[in-house]
Amino acid sequence: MKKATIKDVAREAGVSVATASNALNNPSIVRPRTREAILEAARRLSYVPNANGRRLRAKETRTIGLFVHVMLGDFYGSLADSMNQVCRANGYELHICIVSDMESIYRKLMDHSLDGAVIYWDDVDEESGRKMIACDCPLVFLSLDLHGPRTSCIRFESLKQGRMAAEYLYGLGMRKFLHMFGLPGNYDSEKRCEGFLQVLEDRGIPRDDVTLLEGRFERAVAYREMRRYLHEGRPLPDAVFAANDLSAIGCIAALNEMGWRVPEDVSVMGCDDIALCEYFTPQLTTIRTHFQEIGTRAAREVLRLIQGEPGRLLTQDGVLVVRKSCAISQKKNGKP
Amino acid sequence: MKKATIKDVAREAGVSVATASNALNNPSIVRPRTREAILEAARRLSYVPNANGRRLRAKETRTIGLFVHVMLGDFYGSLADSMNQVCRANGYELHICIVSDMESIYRKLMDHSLDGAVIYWDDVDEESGRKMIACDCPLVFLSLDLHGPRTSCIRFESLKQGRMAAEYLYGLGMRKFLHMFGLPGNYDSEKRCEGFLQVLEDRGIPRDDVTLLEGRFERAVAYREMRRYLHEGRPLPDAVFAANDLSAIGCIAALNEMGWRVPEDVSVMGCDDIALCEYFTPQLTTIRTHFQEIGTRAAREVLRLIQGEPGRLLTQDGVLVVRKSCAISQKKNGKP
DNA sequence: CTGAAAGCGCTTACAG
DNA sequence: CTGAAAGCGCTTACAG
Repeated sequence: MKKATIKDVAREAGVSVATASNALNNPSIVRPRTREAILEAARRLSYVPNANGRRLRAKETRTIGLFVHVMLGDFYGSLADSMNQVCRANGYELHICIVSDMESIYRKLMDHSLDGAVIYWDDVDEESGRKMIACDCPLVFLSLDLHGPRTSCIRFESLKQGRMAAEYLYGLGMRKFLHMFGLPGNYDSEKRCEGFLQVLEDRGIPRDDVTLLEGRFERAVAYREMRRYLHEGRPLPDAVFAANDLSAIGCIAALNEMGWRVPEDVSVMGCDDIALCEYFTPQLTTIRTHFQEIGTRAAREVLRLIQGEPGRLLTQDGVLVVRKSCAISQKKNGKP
Repeated sequence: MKKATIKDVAREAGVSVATASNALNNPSIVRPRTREAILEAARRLSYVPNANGRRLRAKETRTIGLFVHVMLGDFYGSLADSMNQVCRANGYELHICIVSDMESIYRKLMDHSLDGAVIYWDDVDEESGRKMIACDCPLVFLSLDLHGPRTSCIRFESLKQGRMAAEYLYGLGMRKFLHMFGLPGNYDSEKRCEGFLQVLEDRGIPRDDVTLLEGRFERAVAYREMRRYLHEGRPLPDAVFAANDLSAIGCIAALNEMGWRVPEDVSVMGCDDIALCEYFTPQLTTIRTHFQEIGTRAAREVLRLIQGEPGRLLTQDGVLVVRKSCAISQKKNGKP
């Protein structure tokens, strides 16, 4: 069966298309009796407006984009769900785009499909950043340092988070560290690492007593790296700080496999506070980055920019959540 | 700066819009020299076609929709990522829509935004199903029993999976069972439960020796239900079969909290085989449902329907993955 | 091989 | 309050 157009509705109701359109979008300006007749006709014909016609003419899509390179993982799922809630509540649709290159983002930003977008993307080079900002589509970058008149960014306080981790572990008496680094070039990775090292340096820990491995934020990679490290017979650290919870879990799996207990033999700490932390054994000590809130804030921020407000920089604080995966160092307690 | 339209490109290249359009979409029918001039003009003007104009006219969007009610969780993330891969590889975009009611799906199916869609939705009532099928937009339902001329469905073999779980646990010597049920009305929940009970009945297990709790596929709910059950002083089962891995993990958390060891005191088995199973302690015995493949198959199936092929029913097999969370029953070994 | 023209379905001034 | 008309940007027969 052919789908009804507004022309069909107008004919069915015996009015012009202009009036039909007004009855549907601007009900207050059409006489109640006429309006009812039109609405009734629309119902009878199962009329649903053609979104392409509407968008082409109205130059507005009431759609917000979310660009990510992958959807698997608590972080992305939360981000999408929370953004979606804010969008719906404000009469916008969320359009999630999983893309693998910046050119695709750029084209989508240019093709009039979106009124605004949130972009979560590692290492946007300067030229691409400029191009995207020049689209003059309201933009919110996550975890990146780009802003402009119609562009905001929201950053995790990753430097602080790294510092918090180091301070906590040092306070527990730890002196030999391993940091399961995230992804090179990733803003949060670099900052977490930088903050972590800063504090240890201030406390006088020799640089040789801090090992860096690259876990790429992935459980499997962290597991493999940790396993290789232990297999090489390198010294067991007092404490491990992983760039995210998933890689902390990978570390623990490798440690357990080699017969080490967490936290009795080694303390391990994550970052993010995904739901699993509480259910994992041992319950994971971590830094809660409130990543669920990022989606809410990001969506509100795009809406704000669409409203014409200027771009700005926002930050998202973290907080230490102490559970069971770190213990007071035996060494501090007097034992060797 | 104003975005260039095809008119601008045509003027810049000194040709008509028809020729400009052809150079862009149908390069072979325009003379190489002309084509080059047009492409060059498009480049100079940073021309990106207006998707709304194109879709309105061409009556084709090259976009496939995925409808889900939530994105958080390994299942949805995998589904989206794998569908996305297939879509991109075939020149389609994936448009993920997180929606909370079937009316939103229906409207989206009707508004000409999509060439086809995959719908993962619990308990679609008959009327809604009919309405959606009548949109005559190629549709693939996941985990549901709807099909038609342009509608396919892919189902997990959930009945078989429930049977496999029961057979395995019974074979281990288990005689008292607890099933952490999923979601009432959900096809897979009902079938897993049905299959599980079928086998136990065949083996002569009295119905009173099988407890059912409702975990709603959620870790937190399963944890709470299991905890309540144990707190009420009800008897510890020999084995727990949970409707998914997440709720199995919730069960284990509750059991551990009450001092019971898995698998020494109770065996626990999940379903799905999410990545975590391998890293969890104890490593989770489960039924691998190959849920990652569902996305790939679903995307291919929509593409097939768009090509004009008829709708059909597909199924996805499961396979037992034995890890560490189930052990041979002590009772079978002769101890009481 | 190229261009003039029609038209996809809609909204939006504007005239009455 | 209602309708005739223009036009958003594009593609697609069709004529030349």
